Amino acid sequence: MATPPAHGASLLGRPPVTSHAEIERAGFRLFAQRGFDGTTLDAIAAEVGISRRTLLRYYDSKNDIPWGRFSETLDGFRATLVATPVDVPLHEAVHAAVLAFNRFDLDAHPSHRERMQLILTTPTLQAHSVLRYGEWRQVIAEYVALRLGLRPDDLLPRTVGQVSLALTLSAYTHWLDHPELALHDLIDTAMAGLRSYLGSA
Amino acid sequence: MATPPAHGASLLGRPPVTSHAEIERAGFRLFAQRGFDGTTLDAIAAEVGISRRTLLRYYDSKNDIPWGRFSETLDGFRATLVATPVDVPLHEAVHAAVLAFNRFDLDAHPSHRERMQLILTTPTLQAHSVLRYGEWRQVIAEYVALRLGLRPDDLLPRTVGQVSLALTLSAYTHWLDHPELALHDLIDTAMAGLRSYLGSA
DNA sequence: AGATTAATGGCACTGAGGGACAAAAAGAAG
DNA sequence: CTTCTTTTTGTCCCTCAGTGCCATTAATCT
Repeated sequence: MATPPAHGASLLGRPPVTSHAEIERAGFRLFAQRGFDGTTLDAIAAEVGISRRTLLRYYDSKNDIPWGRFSETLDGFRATLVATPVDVPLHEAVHAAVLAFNRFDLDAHPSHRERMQLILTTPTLQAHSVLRYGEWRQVIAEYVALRLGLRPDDLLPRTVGQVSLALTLSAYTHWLDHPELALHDLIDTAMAGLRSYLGSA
Repeated sequence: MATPPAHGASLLGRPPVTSHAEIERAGFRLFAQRGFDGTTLDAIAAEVGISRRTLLRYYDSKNDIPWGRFSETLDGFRATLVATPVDVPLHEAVHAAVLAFNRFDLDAHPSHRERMQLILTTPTLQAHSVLRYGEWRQVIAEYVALRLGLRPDDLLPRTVGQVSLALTLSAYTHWLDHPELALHDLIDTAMAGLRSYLGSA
């Protein structure tokens, strides 16, 4: 198996010599110095003190390093949604969950800004991020489908997923340009802007 | 310069031995047979009858081949927008231009479905496409900024660009799953769905 | 001590992409 | 008709990402 460290699961076999967190720290250190594209896998491996082959068992690709353990944080996102009382209107439930998700990320990682800065300004990473965004959109689409009695691949659930991501991304982009503003306020503002844009009939 | 064929511009120097269109046809022929990831640049070059190095002078990367001359079609998109009378409400102007842009694409290339199928279902291409979508969003953001007296990198113009793309992409995805439906109807339906989603307060 | 399990690291390979430079193929100038 | 200029092409060579294979290492379990 290509399965890397089981992460504390099994106590059997040779113990891992490093961790995702350590690799991430080393990566960001180098990215800050030489930029993302200017940093080779060999350089990161050397910084951590492991071989390139091992590095690629912790992360499937160089592009995955800045994203960290994103897939795992989606579990919390899902939990927030399903825990929402059903009498909360759908669009409010989704909006609140989106806010909560990003507030959590912010609190959990003080370096979240650097991470998003790197992801949103490096073309290579912008491109690769679509795959991650896809998982995020899927969570929303599944919840919308559940609430409306539709399937996740129907038009409306997918549209809500896409639009929620659109709002979040424009808020993030603006947030990077304006460090003094609060991300959750910007998500609200983006939503309000969309409403007024659509409502100006 | 890495500038490939000037495409009929100058009659000086050695004439190009091939064209973007020819490469594109050869590419799609092979992609259909072996899939996108299963097709090497060497194979495409051989199919066209040129060297790999020359192929990479026509297209910056393998990922760019399915997109064809997309950047050029954006000029028409821009033209449609600026030609819109200013008394047309902004959201209608943008919506109409989005419809016109996609209707044009459809008419111009009967193989547009195959192209979009490839782009939207191949992970490698999904990722790379973000860069193209970025140019498209920028066109909308610039127009919205123009109409509202804002800058293209302000929050609302960017949000409208992001959301317009979101609607178009969910319509496209649904269109691929349901060949019997018309793309422009789906864009309308996605928009209507968003309005009802947001309006269910 | 020996067997089992799981991680590591070395090696070799494919494939994308780019830099440098000479050769080819056209028109223009003498 | 030859020479110069311009532009494209092809060859060679290099770097880097990513994968498969396999021996090695370091732990636990019996």
